[in-house]
Amino acid sequence: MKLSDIPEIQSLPLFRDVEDGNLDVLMRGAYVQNFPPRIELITEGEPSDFLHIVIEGTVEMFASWNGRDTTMATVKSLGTFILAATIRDAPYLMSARTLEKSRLVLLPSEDVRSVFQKDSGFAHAIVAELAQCYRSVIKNTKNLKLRTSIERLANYLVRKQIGAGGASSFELDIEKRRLASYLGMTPENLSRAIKALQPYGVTVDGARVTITNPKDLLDLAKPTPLIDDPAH
Amino acid sequence: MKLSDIPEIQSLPLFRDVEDGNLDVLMRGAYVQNFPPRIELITEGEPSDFLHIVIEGTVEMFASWNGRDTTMATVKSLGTFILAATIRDAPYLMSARTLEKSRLVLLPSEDVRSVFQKDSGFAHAIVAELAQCYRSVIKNTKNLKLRTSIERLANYLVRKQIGAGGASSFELDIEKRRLASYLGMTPENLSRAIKALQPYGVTVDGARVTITNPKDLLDLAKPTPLIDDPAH
DNA sequence: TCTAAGGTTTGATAAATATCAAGCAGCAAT
DNA sequence: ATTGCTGCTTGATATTTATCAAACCTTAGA
Repeated sequence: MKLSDIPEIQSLPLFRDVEDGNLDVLMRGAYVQNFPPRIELITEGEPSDFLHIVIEGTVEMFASWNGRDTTMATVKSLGTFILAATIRDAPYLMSARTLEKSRLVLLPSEDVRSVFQKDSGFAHAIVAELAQCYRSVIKNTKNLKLRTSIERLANYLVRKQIGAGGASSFELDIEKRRLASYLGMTPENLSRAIKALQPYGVTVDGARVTITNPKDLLDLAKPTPLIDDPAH
Repeated sequence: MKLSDIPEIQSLPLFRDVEDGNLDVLMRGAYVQNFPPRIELITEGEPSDFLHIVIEGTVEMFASWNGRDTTMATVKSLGTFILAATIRDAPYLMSARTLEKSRLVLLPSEDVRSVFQKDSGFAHAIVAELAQCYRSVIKNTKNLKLRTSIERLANYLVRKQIGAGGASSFELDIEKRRLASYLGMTPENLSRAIKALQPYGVTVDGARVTITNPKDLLDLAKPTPLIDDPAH
């Protein structure tokens, strides 16, 4: 399968301004692959051979140390990962696994670096993307260090509700134990944190979240674009 | 005062490959300024008017939310900050204050962006720098989420000892309360964590750290380049 | 339909971390 | 030397978070 079969790729901000010839270079070396669920795609510490783009499905980024591990992020359709490692030709800092059946595009890191060297449109797009990623991780650090687990959960739900178009009811799109790990708590404590939000008008039944009193929740969550707005 | 008076600037990785003419553009708009201690240089949320470079002194990056605040990083001589905000023309995510008498170079963000647009050497250097910064913050997140406070302290000390050339005794270069905040704990708990490291051969007297049994400390800290090596 | 497996929830308990209050030590200005 | 300021440390206590064990759901497959 060819990259040209996937028009979405070329319309990604990362590739939109790449010259046609250089896009061909990237496309020639690219693989499109389907993976079953729960496959470990990359392992932290390994050399970064490919830039990954998720076409379909869900990929979990996670990291481990001394027998513990933690969910760092989940990447969904048309998200990319391992850009920084690819650019620096450095080892992966995180591992990645599919959570469901997923389709990915793999761009050989060497091709990415060589096009990056000669294509200024690509270089500029990479700068924009990296700056955005950097800011996201900074926001995440602020979230972790400045908020309690209940406040993190409250803000997560507020943000998800915005993502659901403001609907008072929506579905969580990841398992609770992964959400717990992402938010820096145990699954048990996520359960308790959900209970603790009941007085603020939050009900959770399975994966379905219902927010009956957004005002109370907001009052607790105190979201700020400087932590909670991914686009900011 | 002119940028040309500060030859160190031009030899920074960020500016080394900038064309001479473009370097002139950056230099013409640049300010060099001296600040007394405890001056707030920038405030989170404000538009990013300048890229900052520390020539002399120490600057603390910190962030606040809901009456709490936390130290995000300290920047010393020839470090830069606010690159990502400058590039994206987005508001600062962190505030900065001088900790001691400091001298900074301020490059107007507009100049930085305009040279970035036309100078591919500069663009490439920015990509390298941003990728490095991104990876640093990811490592910091892993440190926070995967380790207890004592483990974070142990690894901090191991890393500082390496920075001191492996000497068995060295000085902390930031106040303990800021170190505590940086490591994600209270000053009180830093005191207790230091005590908890005594059985591992660590003694702290004022700012002076002495490591009598590096092997025991390493055994506890279990450092890995994927978290602890800034260059990795 | 039944079963097994894995995720989730609950309760009891333990560990980690924060808070509060007091005392101590270093240091700069007088 | 004395004063006052600030940061550091210590002890007591409270809060937050994690761990462990068990029960409960849900769901995929036999």
